[in-house]
Amino acid sequence: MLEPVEQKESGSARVAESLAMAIHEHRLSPGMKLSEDEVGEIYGVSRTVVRAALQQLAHDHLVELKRNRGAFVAQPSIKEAREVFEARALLEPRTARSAAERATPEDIEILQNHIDEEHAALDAGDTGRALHLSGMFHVEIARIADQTTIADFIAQLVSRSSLIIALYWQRRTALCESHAHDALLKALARHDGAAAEELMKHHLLDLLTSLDLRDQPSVPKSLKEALI
Amino acid sequence: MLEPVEQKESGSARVAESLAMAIHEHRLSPGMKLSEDEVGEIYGVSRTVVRAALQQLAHDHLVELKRNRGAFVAQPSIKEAREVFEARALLEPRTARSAAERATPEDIEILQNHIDEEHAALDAGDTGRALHLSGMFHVEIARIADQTTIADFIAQLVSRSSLIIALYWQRRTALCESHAHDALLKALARHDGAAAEELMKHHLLDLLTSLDLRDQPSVPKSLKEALI
DNA sequence: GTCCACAATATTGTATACAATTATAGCGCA
DNA sequence: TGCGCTATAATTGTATACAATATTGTGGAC
Repeated sequence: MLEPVEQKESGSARVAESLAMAIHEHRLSPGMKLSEDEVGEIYGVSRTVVRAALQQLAHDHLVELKRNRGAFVAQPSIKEAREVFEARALLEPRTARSAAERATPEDIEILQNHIDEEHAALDAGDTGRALHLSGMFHVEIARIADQTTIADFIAQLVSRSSLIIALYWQRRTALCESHAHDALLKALARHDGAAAEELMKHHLLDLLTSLDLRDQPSVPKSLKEALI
Repeated sequence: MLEPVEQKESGSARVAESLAMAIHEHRLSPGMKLSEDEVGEIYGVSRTVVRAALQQLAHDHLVELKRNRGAFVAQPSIKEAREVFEARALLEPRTARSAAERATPEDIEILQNHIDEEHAALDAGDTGRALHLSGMFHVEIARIADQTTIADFIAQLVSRSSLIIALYWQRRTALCESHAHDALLKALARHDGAAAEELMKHHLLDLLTSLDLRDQPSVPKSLKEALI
């Protein structure tokens, strides 16, 4: 009985994961209300487990809980958007350097797959999924660096970045990301830590400057179809 | 009706805060079981709110939830201990620099009060409270830097550091911290960002090297008296 | 026609009840 | 005596019921 114990994930974890995915892929828009009854009915669980899921998402700043008013998909402010990218700027470049020093051929292959899937999703017109995969690329790098704690932080920041992009992305800059990821992958593959750190730093700056952090946003929409 | 709305904190928030404080002050030891019934009876609330509190603490890595087995005060591994301090090393020095550039006289006064309280707690022999205040000093610096997101991360890392100290602190090094905090405060007061960054960096290194991260620990104990 | 007060409705916050899983103790057997 | 099995007890996972709060709709006064 020495198997890895595989914690069969609880109902709330499943609901939280599904809602998070929907937010990452922009099927749930910032500001949308997540009624406990409604969500519970969709997933066929009671409000108890929905509440647990919503609390978990609230802790990740993906939803905002307003007392006696309910849960809403978070709408990061401009200040919060800047803060998220400041935090990423502190964490990710150095982590990319560590990843470059440790990356195995298997790691490189996994990252290459991520990029390929991302391109495929883009070609299929599924920009939501492409965005999600693009974020996963960053998280995977932290995992390669063997820094679980930092990886958790980056995962949260990437999630929040997804909401920030939903709110502040200016459409004119197209899909410049992919190439940045390609260059990063190459630096990782040749264990060039300095280059990886520098590339990541500029990649994050590019991302930040591609946002329009001047005016204020909004726009909810309907719920059930977004979750199917 | 433009008052700041003061969200009267929910029951679970109160329980979580109290439990977190008990952990910070080392009144709850790593590995101790937190039975839902028992905790609920202590605070006079139902298991529903206890569960919410425990989930929140689990998300901060202060307690570990084992499926169908209950909640336990977390026992960070040696690897996790190193990771926590690596993350702090990435976040805190730069944040201290920002804080030095922004600190107002009021901020300095608040920090000075923290230090004074910390010394008072030490003189009163309340090392648990002293340790908690020592951690709050770090969080306060992030708040001064006006980086809420990073401050949240640092708060979590400081919490986890408290558990790490409970497990791996080697008693022979006494209370070297206080002076480091004094020096930091002086750098902040004269807006010397470079010095603040350097001092924080070395302070964290000192902290890390004062730990014994070689062998493995344990030891639970009773619960109710720890919470009064 | 607009605004305010109050009632009706809906939603969340909490407690309790039941089901599922795990831990424990007792018993039989080698 | 020691090991393993079973039955019991204890604890957590989930669902439901009730209480508290916020939102919405209605009616009336100005």
